[in-house]
Amino acid sequence: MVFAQRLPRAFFARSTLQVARELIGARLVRLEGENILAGVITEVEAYIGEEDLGCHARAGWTPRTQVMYGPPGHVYMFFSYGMHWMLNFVTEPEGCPAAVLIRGIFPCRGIRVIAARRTPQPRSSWANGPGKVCRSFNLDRAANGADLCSPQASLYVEQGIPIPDASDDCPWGVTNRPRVGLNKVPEPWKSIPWRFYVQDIRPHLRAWYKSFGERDPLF
DNA sequence: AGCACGATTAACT
DNA sequence: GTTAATCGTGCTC
Repeated sequence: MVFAQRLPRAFFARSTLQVARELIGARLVRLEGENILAGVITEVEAYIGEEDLGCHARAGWTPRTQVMYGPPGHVYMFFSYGMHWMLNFVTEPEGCPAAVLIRGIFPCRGIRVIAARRTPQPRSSWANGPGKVCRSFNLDRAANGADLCSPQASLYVEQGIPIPDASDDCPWGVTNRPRVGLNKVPEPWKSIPWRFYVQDIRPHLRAWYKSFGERDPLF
C-alpha cells in the first residue's frame, strides 16, 4: 500500500508555470460528507500577475481578486458567463496575484455521485472543462478562499505521477498551447502558451492508480 | 445606478 | 458551425 502525499504550501508557493505543469497528473480530492470524490488533473492554465492582461488581477486588488493576493495554496473561485463557477489554485509567494485554473479532470473516485450530476455522456466528458469540473465536484462560491493545505481541508491535492512532455515518441504526454477564451486580450498574452494538458490520460491510468495502491472502480 | 461583457456549456442545425 | 442561457464584476455616468 502506498500513502498519498498531500501537496504542501511550498508546492504552490513557486513559479505559476512550474506549478501548473506539475499539477498535470496530480489527484484532486473532495470530501463531501460520506462521499469521496477524486480525479486526475488533465488540463490547467496559468494566470500570472497584474501585467498578464488575461489575468483577473489586471484590475488590481478588488474584492474578487483579493484571494489571489493572499497566501498560496488557497482556492480562488470566480463566476463566468452567468452560470459557471471556475476553480483556481493561488500560486507564488503572498502578494503576487497569480493562480492556476483547473480546466479538466478525469474522475476516478466517487464515480456514481459524479455521473449523477452530469448528463449521460462518456466518462472522459464529465469534467473536461472548467465549468464541468465545478459541477462534478459541487464547487461554487462557498469554496472561495479555502485552504488546500490545511489538515482539515475538504478539498486538497495529492501528488500523482510525473507525466512527460509530449513528443513524437510520447504523443500522450503534456502539451502547452495558448490559453482558451482570451479573444479580446492583447498580445502577447492572448497567444502565450500557458495552457497545459494531456490529450488522453488513459495510457497513464494504470501507473497512476498503482502509485496510490488502488484500482479503477470501473475496470 | 446602470450597463456591457465574459478564463463556458449544451443543445441545436 | 451556431446560439441561447444567465449574473457577477468592473467601468462609466
